[in-house]
Amino acid sequence: MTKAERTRKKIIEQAAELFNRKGYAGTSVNDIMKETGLSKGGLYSHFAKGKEEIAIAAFHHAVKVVYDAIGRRTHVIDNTIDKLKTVVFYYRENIFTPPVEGGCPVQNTSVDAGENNPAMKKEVVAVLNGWQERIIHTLNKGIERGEIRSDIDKEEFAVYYIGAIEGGILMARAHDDNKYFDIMAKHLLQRIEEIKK
Amino acid sequence: MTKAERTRKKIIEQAAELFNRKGYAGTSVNDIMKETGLSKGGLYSHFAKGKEEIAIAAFHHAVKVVYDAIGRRTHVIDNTIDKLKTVVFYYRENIFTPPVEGGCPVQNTSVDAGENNPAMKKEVVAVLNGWQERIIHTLNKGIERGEIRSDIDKEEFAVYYIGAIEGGILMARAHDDNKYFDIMAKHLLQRIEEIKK
Amino acid sequence: MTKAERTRKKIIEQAAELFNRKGYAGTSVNDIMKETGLSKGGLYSHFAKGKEEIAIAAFHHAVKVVYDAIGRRTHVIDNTIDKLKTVVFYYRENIFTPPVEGGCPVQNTSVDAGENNPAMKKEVVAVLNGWQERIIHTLNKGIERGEIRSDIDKEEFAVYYIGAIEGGILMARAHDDNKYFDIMAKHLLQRIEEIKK
Amino acid sequence: MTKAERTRKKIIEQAAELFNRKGYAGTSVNDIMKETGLSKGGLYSHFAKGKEEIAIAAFHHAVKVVYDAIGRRTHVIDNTIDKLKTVVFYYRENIFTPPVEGGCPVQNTSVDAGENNPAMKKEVVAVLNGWQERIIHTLNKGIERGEIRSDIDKEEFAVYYIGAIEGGILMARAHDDNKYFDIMAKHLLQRIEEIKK
DNA sequence: CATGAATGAGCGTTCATTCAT
DNA sequence: TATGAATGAACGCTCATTCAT
Repeated sequence: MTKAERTRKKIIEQAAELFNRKGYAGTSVNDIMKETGLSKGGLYSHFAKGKEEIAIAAFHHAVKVVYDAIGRRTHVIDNTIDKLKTVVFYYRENIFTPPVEGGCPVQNTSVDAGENNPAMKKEVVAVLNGWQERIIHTLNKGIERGEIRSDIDKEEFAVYYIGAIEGGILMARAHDDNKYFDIMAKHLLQRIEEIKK
Repeated sequence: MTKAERTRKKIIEQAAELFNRKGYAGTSVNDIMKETGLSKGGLYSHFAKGKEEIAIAAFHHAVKVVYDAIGRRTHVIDNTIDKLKTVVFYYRENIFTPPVEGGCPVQNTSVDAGENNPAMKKEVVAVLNGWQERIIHTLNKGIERGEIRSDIDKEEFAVYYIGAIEGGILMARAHDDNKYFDIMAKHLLQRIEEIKK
Repeated sequence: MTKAERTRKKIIEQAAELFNRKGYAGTSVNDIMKETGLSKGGLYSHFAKGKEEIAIAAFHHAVKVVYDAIGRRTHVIDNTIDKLKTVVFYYRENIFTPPVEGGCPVQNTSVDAGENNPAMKKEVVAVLNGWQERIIHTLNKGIERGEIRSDIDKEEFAVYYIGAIEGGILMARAHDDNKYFDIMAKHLLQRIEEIKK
Repeated sequence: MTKAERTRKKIIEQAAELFNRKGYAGTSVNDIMKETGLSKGGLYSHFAKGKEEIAIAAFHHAVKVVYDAIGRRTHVIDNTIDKLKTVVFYYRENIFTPPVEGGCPVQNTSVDAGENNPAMKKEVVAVLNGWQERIIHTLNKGIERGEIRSDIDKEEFAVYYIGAIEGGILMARAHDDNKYFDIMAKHLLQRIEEIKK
């Protein structure tokens, strides 16, 4: 990794937390400067298009960090049902200690972008679709392995899976209390049991 | 209603939509000026504490608007189960035509306030608690009326109810597609059936 | 005194302290409103020309308050030398407890008006001239009474008298320490002794 | 001197005159912009803390300018008595042509800061103390050189010296007439004569 | 007389961005 | 690449003043 790449990476990492905590409008280029220790020019020589470019890169980084953190937990799990449950457990344990401070980047960015930042919203949708496909892929593998019933509506399951987790995160973080996530998780775990072969 | 009250109401109504669409940091006092047609000073003569005071009043207004819209749909429903379902139907029908443009004020404000705006977050929690209590109240009435099983965990039901709706809104609005809400709704309606006596 | 006159007087009294403490630019019409409890319209119905008109009236009032306070101390003094000394004593005792909070209105307004507010400066000069004439008048009476030497330069004495006092006030209030005034006073009292017959 | 240092110096120099003429509250950042030709952001990139930081730097500069101007006059004077007199002559000659337009920065800032701006007042007191110490230092050297009586109260002399000058400036500038300073000067010069050995 | 809603210019400050060095 | 001086628009807010009531 060249020095430039390392600097760029550092910017992205630190900006990711800022944007995730404070939102797009609430995070200033100056905040990023202070956090990274770089100068105006330094920042702009890495991200010529400015704040929005950093924000998009930061979002992708944040998503990847979460993805990797979950991956480290699930890749040692063999059974598909357990894999699906483990992700729920992971969220339950990390609602207030997420790998990127500020909560779920998808949720935050989705709400933050709203109708104002279509570019960002596209990225969010892409990530959500990727997550969904990954769940469907997992289900397919589970079906192949005979661990999952083959008659289920996979897309429907995936959407419920994501929606229940995001709803749970929203509730728990709003209340600053994990029990709200637990309730969403309980129903989701039940639903996971239902698709077991 | 005095002229001052009318002006104040107009500010709140129009600010409510702005804040709900663009968030706190993304909405400027200038935006509110343009929307209301008032001057800077005019705004501040009604809200001496400035932007945050407007935002809090606007949030409460937005919540009330949603509350009233739902109330108009549910108050003609007699049966408790139907009442609970009707709210879900209402959301399903109005995901993209909410009474306050921008989506669910609770969701938006909760995510927007995050850890940065504790004053606002308190308001959000209070509204969420109020919603929860209202559901529990409905359940209690349903139990009295013999329409709802008396052995259910009412708080748990209420939290799931809200979480599923909010998760559904999040998903549907992110994807710009109602089918995502429908999936969350399907599970929620099933859960409602389960508590039927 | 009519109600209008009483209100006008109250405005002037309270504004006098504000202007004397915070200066012309540093005192806002809102400050005066808060202090008097009056509304915008109330203020402007008494002082149609606004802030500057209030400031001029307030300055004259402040000067009169000081004049009266000193008068109450000196009118019981018979001997001219004692009269002149008593004023010095009065200042020494009241450097930090002046009848109008903020110090000497002449000094404050003179410096504050500077070259920016010629209208106000004219008022200051008139007051200074009045003070000077009053001292000269006192000296003349003292000469008549055979208490003061008749060969003195009365104007010169008066100017030194005022200058020493103002210089003393400036030093003492800057340092928040009366000893600085005492030193100026010591020289002035010596000078007063010199003109004794 | 780097470009930044040059710009900073220019801001300070031009702001010094503005603050000295119009006071702290009476000088706007916009005034400084116009005077310096810089933009808002430009100003703030040199003085991140804003107006107050500029004002303090400007005050110190103004004091230094006066100090230097006096120094240029006095450093060629050998005899201590003459040195002390020369400063008085300098003031007499420059009451209306001071090195920083607006008069004596110590006097102006002291009155302007009053009780409202304690930070600024501290600076004023420090300068006054410095001036006093410098006079005492001069007296000590004069005593060593056998030009000054060794039994004088040096602090007392210094305070009277400064107080008489400041009182004189106040009077002369209020009246727009040098004769008022002359009278104060006459007494001060007499006092200087008294400490001659 | 008095109210207080309203104006619009101005306040000090921060913004995202540019560019000579 | 990286610096940081500089821009100028925009930020939230306060100002002195006006005027319909």
